[in-house]
Amino acid sequence: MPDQHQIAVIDDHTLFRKGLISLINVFPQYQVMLEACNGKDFINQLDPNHLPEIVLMDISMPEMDGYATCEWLKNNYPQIKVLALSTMDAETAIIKMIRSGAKGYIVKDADLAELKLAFSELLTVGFFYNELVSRKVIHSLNRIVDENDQINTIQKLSENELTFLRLSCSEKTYQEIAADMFKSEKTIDGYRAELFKKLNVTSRVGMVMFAIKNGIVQL
Amino acid sequence: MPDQHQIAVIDDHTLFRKGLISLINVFPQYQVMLEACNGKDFINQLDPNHLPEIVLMDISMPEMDGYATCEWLKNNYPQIKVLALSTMDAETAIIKMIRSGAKGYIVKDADLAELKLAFSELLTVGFFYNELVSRKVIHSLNRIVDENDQINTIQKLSENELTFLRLSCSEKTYQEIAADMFKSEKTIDGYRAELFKKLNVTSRVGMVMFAIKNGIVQL
DNA sequence: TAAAAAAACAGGAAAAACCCTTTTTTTGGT
DNA sequence: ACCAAAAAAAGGGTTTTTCCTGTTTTTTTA
Repeated sequence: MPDQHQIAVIDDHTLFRKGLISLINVFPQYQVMLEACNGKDFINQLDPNHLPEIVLMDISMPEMDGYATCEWLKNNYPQIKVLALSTMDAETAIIKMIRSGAKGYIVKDADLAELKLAFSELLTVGFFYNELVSRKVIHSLNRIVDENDQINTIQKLSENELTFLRLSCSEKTYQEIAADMFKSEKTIDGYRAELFKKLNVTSRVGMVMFAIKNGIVQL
Repeated sequence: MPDQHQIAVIDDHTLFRKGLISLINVFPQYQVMLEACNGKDFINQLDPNHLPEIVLMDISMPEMDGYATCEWLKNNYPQIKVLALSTMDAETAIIKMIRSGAKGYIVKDADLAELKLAFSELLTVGFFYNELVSRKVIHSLNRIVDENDQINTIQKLSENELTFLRLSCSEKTYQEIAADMFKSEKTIDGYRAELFKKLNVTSRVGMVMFAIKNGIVQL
């Protein structure tokens, strides 16, 4: 096979990764030449003399996640096209991944035809955004102008706010959290107010759900 | 191929399902003879004259989930062996699935060898519990004796309690939830008190975390 | 069909969470 | 040392949550 396109697959779920590889290798025009279980593993294996054209990448992974890996690729090998792969169709995840430089996004319950289409679009057009993604992107762009959106905000939390946020994901009262952090209850109340603004929530439950959704705490 | 073992695969994520099937079909002794995207779809397709020996089944699915499908199989075709497949290694999920009649449990980041081992153990020994699962099972058995454990409790929730629990995973106040459910605020408070007891929590945050942890709501 | 059990509802009260404004303390930069 | 900005603390108020102890209504069951 002379001009087979080279693909890399990064996903921490072994069974899913192996299955995906087996599916892709059925296409005569594509070949999986590298597989990794997370970003770090991928970078270690990457050979500058033998780069993949497309990287099919899961978002949530241990060690080095999809966002970080995508950023790294953008800075080091911008010619490599990242196709993000996720179970979630959460708007924040999609937007954040695209911000990190992904050229396309498909969900895990897409079908084979869509995967194939995504590959060929990536190689010809340079990107692949299906309807779902386009809709989310447009929706998010509308918000970006007025309110500062979640995707950026999450990194601007101070150390104390982060600690408070983590401690809030429990049955402790704010009074108890204040004691734990050796801070006045009023200071804690200040952290709360600040986080409500930054995370765009209006209750402790909302705050906790944000923390879980964004992996700030794990269950 | 005379004595190939027949497998059914149930998973709502098309890419994962197709990949899995492609992997299994590589084994000469196994053959995927049925695929479905949820329990209902599976039951509709099931031909009593041509049953699979093993059903590889995801837990979280729309329409009819793994637990329900497993129960149905236990009642209707107990000879079919269910191998549960999940991303989560949450104790509650494993225990609940086994209670529903699953003969084995593997996580999605298992490797191919483990999948193959699981199949052959299912066919020869009749069940497959790896170390992870055994540990969880033993751990849970220890708890069952003294405290009434989560796994049982979760099934005893009434329809109203479940609806209330789901609605509580939001920024709504109990007052708003009461309006949504066309119930008095006091009734809602009754649900809350009952759930606090059943789930062994002492705050709304604890309740919400329980719901998320046990897949009662998804983020 | 009467008794028992479960579900719905209620009043009241204390604790916790939420919200707004203002003051004090700390910190970083010139 | 001084200023400006950020962090911490506080005061004082409203709303929501939590926790009692009940009554009424509906459903189940003996």
